[in-house]
Amino acid sequence: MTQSLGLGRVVGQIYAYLYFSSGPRGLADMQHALGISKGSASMGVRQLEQWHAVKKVWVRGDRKDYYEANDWFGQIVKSAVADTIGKKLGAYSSLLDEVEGELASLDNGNGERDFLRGRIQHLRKFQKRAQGVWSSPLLKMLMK
Amino acid sequence: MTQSLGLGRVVGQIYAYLYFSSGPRGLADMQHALGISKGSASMGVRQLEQWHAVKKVWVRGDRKDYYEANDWFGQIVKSAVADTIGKKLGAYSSLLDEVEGELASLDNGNGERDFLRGRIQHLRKFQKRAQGVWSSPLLKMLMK
DNA sequence: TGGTACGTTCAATACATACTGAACGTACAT
DNA sequence: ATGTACGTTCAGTATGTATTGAACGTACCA
Repeated sequence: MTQSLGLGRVVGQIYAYLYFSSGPRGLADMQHALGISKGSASMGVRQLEQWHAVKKVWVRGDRKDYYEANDWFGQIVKSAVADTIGKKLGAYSSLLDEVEGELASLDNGNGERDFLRGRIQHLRKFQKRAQGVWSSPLLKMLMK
Repeated sequence: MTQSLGLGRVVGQIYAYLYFSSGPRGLADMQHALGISKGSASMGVRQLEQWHAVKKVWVRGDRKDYYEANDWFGQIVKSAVADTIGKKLGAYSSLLDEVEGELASLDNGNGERDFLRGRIQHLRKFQKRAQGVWSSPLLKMLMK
């Protein structure tokens, strides 16, 4: 599932492994159970931590890092979406500014500039709306 | 933007080209203006049509296909998201059924099966909610 | 100090996906 | 029929991205 959504295979494998485990598991466990490299386990688990999909837990008497799956999916989707999509929306906004700036120096006298400026304003109107919907109400619906 | 969202570069180029054009354009125009192949223009424009992002228009006295950008972004996003994400959610649902079916034949007597079944039910609860939110209210917010 | 047992990094590589363009199908004109 | 001007298809290839694993950093222990 994560693969087809463009989030990478390993991340999904690790989450599934932890989700269907009855207790904490370490990096070496993941490596062995899933046949992935040490590096993948390390990076994948960090990605998942950033999305609040897994949490690190301490097991006394052992200095390895152990992880457990967080099963509050709404929270996970929110973090992951905010990270993958939301971040980009911000970048697109400044791109619009940049383009409109360059547009100022174009004036070939036949009204093309006004046409282009109108198009950009139309774009910006939607961009604003999208970012607004994004920030809170849309995602709260999934969270419950 | 489409590139970084995993929708391919060409699709975004074509849409932008049409969006900032003052009239209909043909496949050859796109090819020339964007430096893309004939095949890419053909496939890209079909993708965009499927998402209601562009529409074919008739130019009398010319039997080439001409296209114009549709600028109702809400509509476009809705179609594109439904196609790329929504379709997959359905597939994931039947995967859950499949896994639960295989689970029935596992019983090692130590209660593991019950644990796994619980996890799957938890998953399914979210899956149902997600598909519900998907189908209408979420997307209507963006449409206006 | 030196040794051990970890986690992390990142250049090299494998992999999946998007793009190309030659070959093809089709509709129209002559 | 034959030629022309299109649009479409898909195997081959280019491109971008995920994964690997050896080298490295760090904390702890004896």
